Amino acid sequence: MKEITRKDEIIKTAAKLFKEKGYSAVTMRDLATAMGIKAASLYNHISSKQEILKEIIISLAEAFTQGMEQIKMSNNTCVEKLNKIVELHVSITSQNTFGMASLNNDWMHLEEQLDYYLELRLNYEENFRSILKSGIQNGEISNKNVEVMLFSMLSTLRSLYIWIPNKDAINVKKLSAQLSNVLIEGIR
Amino acid sequence: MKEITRKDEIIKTAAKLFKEKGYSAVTMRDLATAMGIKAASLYNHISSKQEILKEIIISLAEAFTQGMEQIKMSNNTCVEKLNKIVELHVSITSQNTFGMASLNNDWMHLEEQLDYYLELRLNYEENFRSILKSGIQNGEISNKNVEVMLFSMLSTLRSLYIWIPNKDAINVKKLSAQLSNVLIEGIR
DNA sequence: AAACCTAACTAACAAGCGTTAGTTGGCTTT
DNA sequence: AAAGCCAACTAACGCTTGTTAGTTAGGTTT
Repeated sequence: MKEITRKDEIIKTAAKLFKEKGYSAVTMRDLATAMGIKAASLYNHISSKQEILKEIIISLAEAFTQGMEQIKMSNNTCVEKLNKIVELHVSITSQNTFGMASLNNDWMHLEEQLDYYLELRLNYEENFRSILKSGIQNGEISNKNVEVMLFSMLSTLRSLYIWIPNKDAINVKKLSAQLSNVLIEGIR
Repeated sequence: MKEITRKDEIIKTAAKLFKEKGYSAVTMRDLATAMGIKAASLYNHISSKQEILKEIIISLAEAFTQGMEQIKMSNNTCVEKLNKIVELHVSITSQNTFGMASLNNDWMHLEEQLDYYLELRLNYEENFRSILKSGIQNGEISNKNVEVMLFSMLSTLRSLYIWIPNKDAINVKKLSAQLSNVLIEGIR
């Protein structure tokens, strides 16, 4: 169950290239060269370029959905839930910075799975928004514009893939704590 | 000096398409169709696809550089300077959300001008970092990890192009104030 | 030894790419 | 009326794209 297949290697290499140039600018010949084989040989392992993108994005989107579901169901305070969300992003992103680039930049090139992806994303954002609203209602969070808060936090968390690889030897817990602190308490 | 040329219209239309699909996925035939003409006709106004990207990105990058230079030279407090930076981003982005998408997502497809762009960006970030550091030194800003603060603010400001078009009739001053408040004071 | 599977290969395809050359009709300036 | 310019056109170019068909060498299973 744990073995790495040739298909996995192709997907991983593809994610790396997609991060650098984007899905559309990476050709199957680019990918083959990076793998040290010919383009036609890729098709022994994958059915199409599109399938690669789907594998990268959907598995990540489902991981976020699952993580959010657990946070939602826990009986933590709202601020603690926000901390957990930050940790979820740092954790997933640090394990797959390449894939996260595709998730953020190439989702619109999904074909069959585009609607499914958008559904997952909308659901995720709605859960995020609910936590913020609850926090305002019970006084944990200050009464500011919810959309501004949601946008600000999500923007930062979604950009982690750009920033994390530059950090050497990431400590997920420590980075999450620093990030939560800045996002929640501000910088003043 | 104020007249809109055919070239300007092409660049504007291109920016719109680039935002939706990215530079690489937009063909000259796509662009021509959107303009209601044939692909070859585009070349009466522009010299290459690459030139379009350059025009979009470099003009925006230079606007940010110029704005930052003015903020840097002013004698405001550091927090006031941060407010001005937020306002700079909101202002430029609200005037050209399409172009900002290219700036953020397609800069790596610049050819001749790539190094120049990277230089401008590095310089911008360095000025931003300096303001934060000064603020910490004189006690205006809390003594947290500078890179985390810089990353968080920049991520949010760079994502504005995704978010602003969804808002109806943007009030730059008001939105900037709300955003600054969340970014600087936090959400607690 | 025979059969099978894996993972590579060569060769080729039709479609689409950015771009160039040369032309044309209409408007503006001489 | 002549000349020049603008902004479109048709036709075509050489190249690249994702993908398919058919083949082959080596390792494993029967």
